[in-house]
Amino acid sequence: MSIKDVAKLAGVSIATVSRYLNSPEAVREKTRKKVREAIRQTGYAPNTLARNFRRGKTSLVVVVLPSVGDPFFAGVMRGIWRVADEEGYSILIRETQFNTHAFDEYTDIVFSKQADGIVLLASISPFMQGDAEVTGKGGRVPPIVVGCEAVAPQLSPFPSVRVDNARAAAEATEHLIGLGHKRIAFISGLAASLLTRDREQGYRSAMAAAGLAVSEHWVVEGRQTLEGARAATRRLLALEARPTAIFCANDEMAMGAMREIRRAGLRIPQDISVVGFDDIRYAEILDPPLTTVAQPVEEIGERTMRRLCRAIDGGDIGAGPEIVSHRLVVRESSAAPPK
Amino acid sequence: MSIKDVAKLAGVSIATVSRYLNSPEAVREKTRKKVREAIRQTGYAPNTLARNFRRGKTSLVVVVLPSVGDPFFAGVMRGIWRVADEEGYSILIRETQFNTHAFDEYTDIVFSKQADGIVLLASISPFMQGDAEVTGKGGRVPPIVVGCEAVAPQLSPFPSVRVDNARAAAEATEHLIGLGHKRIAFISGLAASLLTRDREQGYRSAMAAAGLAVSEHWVVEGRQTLEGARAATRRLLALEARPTAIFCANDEMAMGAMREIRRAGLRIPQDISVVGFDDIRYAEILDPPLTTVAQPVEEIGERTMRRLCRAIDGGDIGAGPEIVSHRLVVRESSAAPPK
DNA sequence: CCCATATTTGTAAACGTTTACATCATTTGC
DNA sequence: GCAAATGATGTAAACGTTTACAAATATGGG
Repeated sequence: MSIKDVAKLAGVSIATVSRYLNSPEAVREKTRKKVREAIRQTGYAPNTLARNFRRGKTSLVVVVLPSVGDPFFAGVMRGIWRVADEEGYSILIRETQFNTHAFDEYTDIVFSKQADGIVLLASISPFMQGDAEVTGKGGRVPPIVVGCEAVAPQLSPFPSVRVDNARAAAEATEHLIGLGHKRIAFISGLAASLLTRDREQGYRSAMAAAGLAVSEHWVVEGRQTLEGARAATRRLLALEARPTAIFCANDEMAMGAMREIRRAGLRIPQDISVVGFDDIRYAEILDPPLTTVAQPVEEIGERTMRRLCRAIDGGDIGAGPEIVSHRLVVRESSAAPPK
Repeated sequence: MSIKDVAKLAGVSIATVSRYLNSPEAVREKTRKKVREAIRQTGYAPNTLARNFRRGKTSLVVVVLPSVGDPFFAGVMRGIWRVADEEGYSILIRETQFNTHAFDEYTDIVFSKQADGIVLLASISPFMQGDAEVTGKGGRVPPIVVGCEAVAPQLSPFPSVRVDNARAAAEATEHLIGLGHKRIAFISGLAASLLTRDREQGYRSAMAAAGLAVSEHWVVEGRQTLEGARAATRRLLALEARPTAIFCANDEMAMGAMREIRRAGLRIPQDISVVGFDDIRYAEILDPPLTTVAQPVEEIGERTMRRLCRAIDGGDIGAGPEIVSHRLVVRESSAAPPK
């Protein structure tokens, strides 16, 4: 059941069979027919393991993300897959469960030839431990491209693809300010996530630009999860001067916030406005439909993966972030504050 | 940067280095120290590609599922991952996008050594094309275990892990009947999916057992998607004798149904009750929280993967389905019908 | 019909491991 | 202290491909 058996049956050398498989135009039609028939008879399928070994390529790419359950990542994955299929890669998924991992844990995947490259849809901040130098063994950085997430300033040359999170968060905040809100709360994700910090910073700068003070009680950590956001919202609703709007660092958390607001007997948006971030596919079917910032998820996935492929092939992929455009999608969860 | 370099530097043979890595107890501590040091100095990492090739094992398992975006599968994946980590497997994900694939497309993955086995979270029905015989090349069936989905009766010996879909659907329907509903609609998934047919059959048998006729207008195809269910619901709401309850073949579709019911200005559950299936993590935070059938998703994932691992190791995994228990979770989306 | 050239095929080495077997070193029992 | 037994290490083959190079065969021009 190996190439040898096919060769024997076809009466040719194994080199010819190999050529038949990899560059058929290099073998005569008469021979091709013999080989084709021999393959049919033996039911031969090339041993991918041996092939990859010989080629020194796994044809595997690892995608590291915090949580597969998150519908946001499903969109990014779709983009990654499209390119992966084109380029002949299979995708290996590793969930971080929001844990941080050491730099080596990722780079070793490449150095030990478990995969050819890595798409990191998770925070790169743990990488900064120790000095800011990010190098793999032997001083070379393996092919890694960061998608969606922000990258620590010290590592700014690190290739990434994302929206301008600070700008987008500022626009979302400005939208609420424009509606007349003054007491706007922010539910952040994980403090460790740079992306979250960028969004928080956008929120703060928009508030400052409008001359609005931000009470420290208004900024609460939603831990990037629906449950975390529920707890955060309960705290916000218990405040003496209750916020009239809540801006959540992502839609998943916005769903949690909406649930708690409802549970408290308040109406959205009449009593409280809610704005999310990501525009996951559930945003539109929430009740009321959620105002949020849309990211071109598939495009991010595609660009990230494409850049990674070029890096794997040894091409020049440039340095630093590639910024794609976001879009504020105004739906019915945001309106003017109550009088 | 290969085992050879380490051996040279440590002044031992490559066999010793290999032994150091795979069965350290077989090498003397003095030698171990030399090797350890050499590995440290060279920054050597074993070449997984070569190792897998030599061992004839990919240590990869492919999980085939209709759609990663579906939160239901996220739970199953978690269970699969837990076992995969234990057993040293990495997971490759293939999305079918609800398309059916030929039997060979799956078996070839194993025969061509791209992976050691397959977890099929998708319908196995396309396999039935031609005769009912399911055999791979050379007459042997590669390690495949079906999770969640039903398996065609002709293929009943095929190993699978799932709940009793018909029974569970019947119980959900009985719950609605018990509340006093008589006009109960059913939004099915994809007609091609056997799982969907089982659930439909459960619904029909419960209706029949209660002496309730099922109008053919009440059974509509939701195409397994949120959008499909919205269209289906619109059709149901336009009916002259509008149903007082809708049972959806999964929660994702229930979300779509709820959205459309709301949009039509009707209240849940006062005007219409809704029941779903799966108990995805959003079920509880919907407004109102969704009555649904809970599946032990992680357990399904674990059991499926465990059975697959045994199959890969050549062990006996028995035949046919392994049934795990479901549970009707009554929340607020179901109540007595309007007078 | 022969030589030069182009095309097709074959030979054999290489990729980096693991492992059976042989060899060498060490311990144990007497 | 020696033989036997045990333990540690080395040698070399094997896994199934791909591919550089050599060899053989076909093609074309004169």
